[in-house]
Formats: sequence, structure tokens, C-alpha cells
Amino acid sequence: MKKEIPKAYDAREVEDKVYKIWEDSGFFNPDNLPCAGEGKTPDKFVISMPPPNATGILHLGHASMLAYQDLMVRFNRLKQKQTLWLPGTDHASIATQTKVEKIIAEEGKTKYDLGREKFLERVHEYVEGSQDTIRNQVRKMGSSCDWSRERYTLDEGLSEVVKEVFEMMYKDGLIYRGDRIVNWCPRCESTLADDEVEHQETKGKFYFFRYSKDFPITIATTRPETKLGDVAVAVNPKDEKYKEFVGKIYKINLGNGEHEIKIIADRNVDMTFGTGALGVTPAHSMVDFQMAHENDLPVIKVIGEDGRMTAEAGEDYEGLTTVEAREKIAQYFRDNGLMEKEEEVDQNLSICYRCDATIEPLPSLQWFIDVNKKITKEGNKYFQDKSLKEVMLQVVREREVKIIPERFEKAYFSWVENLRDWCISRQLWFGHRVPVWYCEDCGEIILNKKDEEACPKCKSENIKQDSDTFDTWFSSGMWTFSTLMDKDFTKYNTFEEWMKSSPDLAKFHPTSVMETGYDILPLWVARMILMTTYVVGEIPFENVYLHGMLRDKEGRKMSKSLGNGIDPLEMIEKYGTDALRLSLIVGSAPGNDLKVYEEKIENYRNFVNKLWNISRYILMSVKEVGQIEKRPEAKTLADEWILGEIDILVASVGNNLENFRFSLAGEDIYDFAWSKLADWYLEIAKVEGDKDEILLYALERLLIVLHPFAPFVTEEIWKNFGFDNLIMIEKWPESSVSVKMNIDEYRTVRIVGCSEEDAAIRGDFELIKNMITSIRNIRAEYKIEPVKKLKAVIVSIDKKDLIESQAEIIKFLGRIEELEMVDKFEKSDDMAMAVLPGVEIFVSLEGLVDREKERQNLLKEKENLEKFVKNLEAKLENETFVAKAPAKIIEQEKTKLTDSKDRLGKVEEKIKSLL
RNA sequence: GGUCGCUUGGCUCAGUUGGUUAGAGCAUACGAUUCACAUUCGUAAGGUCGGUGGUUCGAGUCCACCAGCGACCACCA
Repeated sequence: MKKEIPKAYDAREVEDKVYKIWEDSGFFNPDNLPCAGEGKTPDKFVISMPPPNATGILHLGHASMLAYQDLMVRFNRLKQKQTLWLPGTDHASIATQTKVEKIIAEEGKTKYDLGREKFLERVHEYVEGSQDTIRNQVRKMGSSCDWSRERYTLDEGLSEVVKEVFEMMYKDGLIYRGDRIVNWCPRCESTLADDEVEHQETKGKFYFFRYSKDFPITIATTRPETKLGDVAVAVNPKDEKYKEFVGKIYKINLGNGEHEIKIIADRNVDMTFGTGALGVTPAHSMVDFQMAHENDLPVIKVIGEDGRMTAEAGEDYEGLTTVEAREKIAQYFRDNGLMEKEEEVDQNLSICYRCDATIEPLPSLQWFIDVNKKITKEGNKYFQDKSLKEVMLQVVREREVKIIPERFEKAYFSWVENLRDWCISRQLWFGHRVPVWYCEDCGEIILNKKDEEACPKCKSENIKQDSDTFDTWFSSGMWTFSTLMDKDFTKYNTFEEWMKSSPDLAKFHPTSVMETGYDILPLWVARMILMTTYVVGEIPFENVYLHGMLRDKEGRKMSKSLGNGIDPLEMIEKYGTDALRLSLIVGSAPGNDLKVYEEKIENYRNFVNKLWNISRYILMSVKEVGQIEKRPEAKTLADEWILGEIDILVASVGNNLENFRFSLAGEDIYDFAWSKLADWYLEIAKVEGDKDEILLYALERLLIVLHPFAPFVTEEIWKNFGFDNLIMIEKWPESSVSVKMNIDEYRTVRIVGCSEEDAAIRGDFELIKNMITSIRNIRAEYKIEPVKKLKAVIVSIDKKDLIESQAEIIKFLGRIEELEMVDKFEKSDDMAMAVLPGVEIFVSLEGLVDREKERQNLLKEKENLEKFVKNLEAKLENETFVAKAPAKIIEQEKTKLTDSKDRLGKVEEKIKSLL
């Protein structure tokens, strides 16, 4: 068959067209797959795409996530599983709001200038724009996700789920409203969850002072301005220095009125830190708040939500920023002789993970989820007198949810064990509004108000909705199941009915794999486990595959400020999506960071082109193109060998992908295509000829196993075959029965082949390859022009038949004109020599031989062999080795020894002859 | 302070329950260009697997300690 195929693969020309064909085929939707049947799906594979934030553009991190997920999705689709990859976007309340605030700030406006409604309009407008960008970019990566099921955390259905779940948790007593110390970001004007707070090393000052001249204890603090709100001094009960003061009450006045300071004992106080005495500021420290609560002390809030001092701080301080107030009160201590000393210290400053502003701990009335309360939930197998925390630990401990790599389990456990009640309300405008109304007249709390306008208790119409919104993780924690619930929720009377009657939820939940970065294990993964086990009574996913962070060549994090980020779209434009995908997959290990740089992508572009040319050659050289279903008959040793290699490839790639070893699978394919098929088999096929069936068989299988990695080029080549079907929904090839791929046998398979017969074939073929390489080596050594044909004499007794049968190959690939086989060969001065196990090769050089050089080469080889033989002999003479090592290993070592001794003898002989 | 990870040729990394003379790719050196592919082909050089001990017949692989690097968590007022 002669077909015009371009010499080089042009990704730009191909990719968008191919994506369109896929999308139009409808096979991204599992309902349209050939395996889709009515009712139960015996074999499904489901991934919920971690929704990219609805801000801005896709970066390389997204590209890698899409590459891994599409790899799994396409592999499982080929395995004929009913495969769903559900895409979507996250409103990411705090991130998005911050972003839009920045945009309008450039216009010289604040959100207050616009007002809540107008501001939200701007946000929605912005979100729509970036969602479009994201959708296009996700397509660019070749993602085979089901766009018909796309969801958005803020769409109607998902918002309804959020409201219903809030109500459910409230009724189960898991959600309460409480006045507690929260992490407050004065810039965002909102609370943050504990894990949304980051820490930054900074230089600070440690002030040692007394409240007044007659106060008996010196206190140390880094934040003197908070001391205006002190109500006690805590010391360790074992501390002899302070024992006499415990229980006493002193009166102090720092300028904001007279306060009582009580000396209390608390075993959490570190006697060795600072002065061993701690000024208790209940309003602005979590620990202090707890102490105050236990000792029934008042809370004085001296810092407000705007990050400035309150009226309670006294008129000297009111309105000052914390930094201004800090200096002012320090000066007051100095002026009044109360300051004992000031020291420089390193301290960890708490900052907001979105805007880097300093976090102020403040007392505030917020909504919380109680993670320690034990509940029993009817029909939920997890919640039988268990707390959220307990279930979160249980499902991972019992490996219902498997974390890959396993070591991250430990991080998960330690995070869950230290989990405190989760503050879910935020004072942001953008997000799901807390579905609670308060009656201004009687104080009644109304949940999920539907139509009634009046308070059900006092009939007052003076009711107001809570102005807060939910933590973005509260809604994204429901992502795996909320996205599978029927979009039309109005049909159902209750939430339970809605859940029970959603076909996708029944069919596709729990999902198979959650693929995400290790950085959001607590932030998101843990919360999905929490929400899903509670609401659905199922785990959200069976496996969590955690990928690493992407770094540049120097190992630095990619960031805008460093300007070292690689733009995936630019790389796609330059090298093609397949090349980018391969460079992100190969070389990556779960949980390990990956360095990405342009040369690497370029290298895989070369590979993609190599594949293109392999297929170009095969398609142009075969007489007729057809799909080869059955393993063709082997006619020659090379045929046997390549067919065996295909079996091994198919089996090992399948096994590696099933076990999340993506990189190894990719390497195996790369090696097969380039070093086995192209470099050897295609060259041999040129000599042996008549291999159409095997060539097509090999190529078809190669394309299918490579398709999950490099979907575009494989589909395009498949198209060039002229087949009607898409490779995307082909069947994953069968491997020959002799290759059993369970883990125990894996090593055996890779190293010596599967059966003895197969191993012999591999061994024979290896010998022929080595002979050719040795001849080429001699040619290169003596700088003989490749066009010049040489004569060779081969001495072999055991392998005589084998070599004779492969003579044509050796002649062609070694560029040998005349190949003579003899049983014994006397030295000849103008011949260079190579010694292989059981075979001696003499290449005629017609006077070109440099006897000294030849001798040096052989001496070097002799030295190596002697060392090797010595080691082997020592090993085999070692009685304990012979007694304890497995027979197989001993046998192996013995064979090696015989072979090497044989070679050594021949090398020595030759050296003598050169003297 | 706690936890985890990394350290393999010049660079980036594989190496799956311990057993091939430790493997790739890039870079390097030498040679090749009508014949699928210079986005190519051939050949070579380059590593005592961070250090020290230990377990074992056998350690890159397991254990202990040490060193360097990195990440995460927790925070001390």
C-alpha cells in the first residue's frame, strides 16, 4: 500500500481536529460506550476531575494533573470499563473574590463602592470568562472528559446540595453557632480555617515588662498591644518562683481603665520560655481563650475586625493599627520604667494563604462543624455512634480508601487527629450564602427558608438572612457525589429521595481514583472523606493518587514572581500535547516533585515523531493494511523474539498502569518502540521481508498501549490505517498466555522471559544482536567507512546452526560481505577479534590492524573477565552460599562462570597470538 | 520541636517482596546523510549507588547512626 504521509508529524495540524472527532463521537460519555448496558455497571472506572479554580488560566500543574488522569481514564476505557471522567470548576470563593478585588482596585474602586450585588455581578462575569478559558485549555490537553456532565460548585444543583447538607448536619447536631476565637484576615475581612493559615518566619521583638511598678511578675510578649486585653497571668503550677502568687488578684491600668489581673496556674505554661509567666489575652489567642474559659475570666476585645484597636483598648489607642499601638504601648512601658528588656527573636507570623495579610485571632460568632461529636445515622454504615473524626481515621486505616504513596497516610492521620472544630462560615460575599435566617424580633433561627416570608414562631416579617457565606471547602468536600446527583432536583420532595433516585450516583459512586497534589491532602481530600461518608454513607473514592509539585531545572517552585514557570500552552504550540504529556508522566513518581524543562519536552517530541515514522514506514511498505486480530505465526527467530516482546510489553504496561506506576509503563513503551521495534526489528524486516502481518500486529498493539499516554498521534496514525473505529475505544490487547503478570512473577518475566522456550529465544536473539554490535564496534574502532563491506570468520560449535540460520541478518546489519563459519580458526594477523560466549568473531581488516591496539583491547577485556571469574569462583566456593542460596541463583551463577571462563580462554589465546 | 522525603556517571531521573558485570534520556567524543525518520543512525567514554557500622550466603535495595538538602505539621505567650 502506498499512501502519502507527511515525513514529520505536525501536532498543530492534527490535535484540534482529532479532539473534535473524539468529542463528536460521544464516547467521552460512558453511556455511549459499547460496554454500556442497562442497569448495573459491572466494571466501571470513575474520576472526578479536581475542579480547577475559576480564576485565571491553566498552569503546568493543571497540565500534569490532566495528563495523569487522562492516562488512567483512557487506559480503563481501553480495558472496556464503563469510564467516566467528570469535569468541572470550583468557585473558590476566597481566591476568586481576592482576584476580582484586585482587578477593581486597579479601577480605583473597592467592593463597597460597588455594593454586594454589583460586586457579585462582576465576579460572575469574571468567572464565566475564565471558565471558557479553562474548558478550552482542558481540551487542548486532550482530556477525554464527559463535557455533558460538567458541573460548577455554584450551579443550582450543587448549591441546593450545600443547603440540604447544612440542614442535615444542623439537625444531627453536628453544626453549631458559637462565639470562639477564629483566624481573622483583616484584609479579606473574613475568618479562615486553621489550615488556611500559613506561617512565615520573621524577625520580631520580645518585650519583657511589668503591668505596673508593684506587679510582682515580669511578663514577656511579642505583641504588647494585646496586653491591653489581658485579664490574667498564667504560670506553671510546678513553678516554685511563682507559687506564692497563684490565686492572687492585682489591679492594673494601662490607660484603658482599671482591670483585674488574676494569677492562675496552668500546666500548659512552659516554665523555661520567656519568664515562665504568660499574660493571658483571651480575645486574641486560642490558648488564652481556653484558659479564660476554664477560669471564668472575662474577654476583652482590643483589636477589631478591621485590624485596628477598638474602643475597649482605650482612647489613646482606639483606631490605631496594631503596629502603631505596639510601639505606643512599648514607649509607655519604657517611659514608666516598666520595661525590663527588649530582645530580637525569630517568630512565626501567621498569614493568610490567599493574600498574605497578618492573621489576627479574634473572638467571633461563627458556624462550626463539631468533629468530635458521636452520632448515629440510620442507614449509614459508618456512623454508628461515631464522630466525623473517627470515621475519617477508620476508612483510611482500614484501607477502604488507599492513599498512594502510602507514606502520606501518616500525614493524613496526624492532621485528622489534631483536627479541631471546623469553622465553615466566611465573611466573604462570593460563595454559598449560609441558608439561615434570623428573626429580628424573637431571635428565632430559620433554616432553608423556602417561600414563607414570616417567622414561623412570632409571624414577624422582620427576618434577615445570615450575611456570611460558606468555606469553599465545605462545598468542594461534596464534589464526588454532588456532581453525580440529578441536575433536576425540583422533581424530588426530600433530599433522601433525590439521592436515592439519582441514576449517576448509583452507577458511578464511589469514584475509583482521586488524583490530586499532596498539598491539598488535608485541605480537600480529608474533607471529601468527611462529607461523603457522612452524607452518602460511602467513601468518596477508592484510591487517592497524589502527584508531586512541579519544579524548574534548579528545583525551584514555579512561580510568577520568579518567571520560571513553563506555560503549557506555549509548549503545546511548540512541541505538541503528546510530547508535553509524556514529559510530565515519564520520570514522575507519586508524591515526588518533578523537574520539568524544555529539553525534556523536546525529547518526547522526538519520540512522537519517531513513532510517526515507524508507522509511516510500515504503512508504506505493507501490501495491504488490515486489522490483525490474532497473533501471527513466526517464521524466523526475529519474529519469535518481537512477538514475545509484544506480549511482555502489553502485560507489563497493563500491570504497571493498574498499579499506578505510570512512569515505568511509559519507559517500557519508549524502549520497545525505539530500541526494539525500530532499531532492530524493522531493520531485520528489511532483510527477511514478507512480514506484513507481524509489522501491522506489532504497530497496532504499540499504538493501543501508547494511546493513553499520547492520544493524539496514536489516533491520527490509526486514522491513517483507514480503520472505521477510533483507537480510543479499541480493546486493550491480550497478552499471550505464557506471560502471567502477577507481581510475584514480574521480575522473572522481565529478566529471562516467561517459559524456558521463550527464554531460549530471547537468549539466542541477544547473541545475534551482540554479534552484530561487536562487528560494528570493530568497524568504529578502526574507523572503517560504513559503506565498505568486510569479510568475517565465525568460530562456533554449539551455536553453529543458530548463526548459520541468522547469517543474512548478521551480514546486512554488520555490513559483512562474506561470512564464513568454521569449527576452528588459526590466528590471522590482519584480523580483529571479538569473543562472545560460545562464539569467536574475526573480522578481516586487510592490513588495517593495529596489533598493539588490538592487544591493549584484549588485555583490558582479559582483566575484566579475570576479575569477574574470580568473584564468581569465590562465590561458588563459599559453602554457605551453596547451602543457602536458591538453586535457581546457583544455576545462574554456574552458567555465567562457564561462559566467562570460555571467553577468557579465547581472549588469552588471542593475546598470545599477537605477541 | 515533630513528621516525612531526597542524596545513583556532568545534568535529569529509573531501579516494584535483597540475587543480570547497576539502567535510561540529555549533554560529551568519534563516525555516518539519496534507500521511514538529522525531530535521524552507528560506536564509545563516563558510576566503589552521600558517609560509617550492622543484618544476610548475597545490600543501591533491609536496620542503626551521621552529614547535606528539601517539604510539611505544630507552635512559645
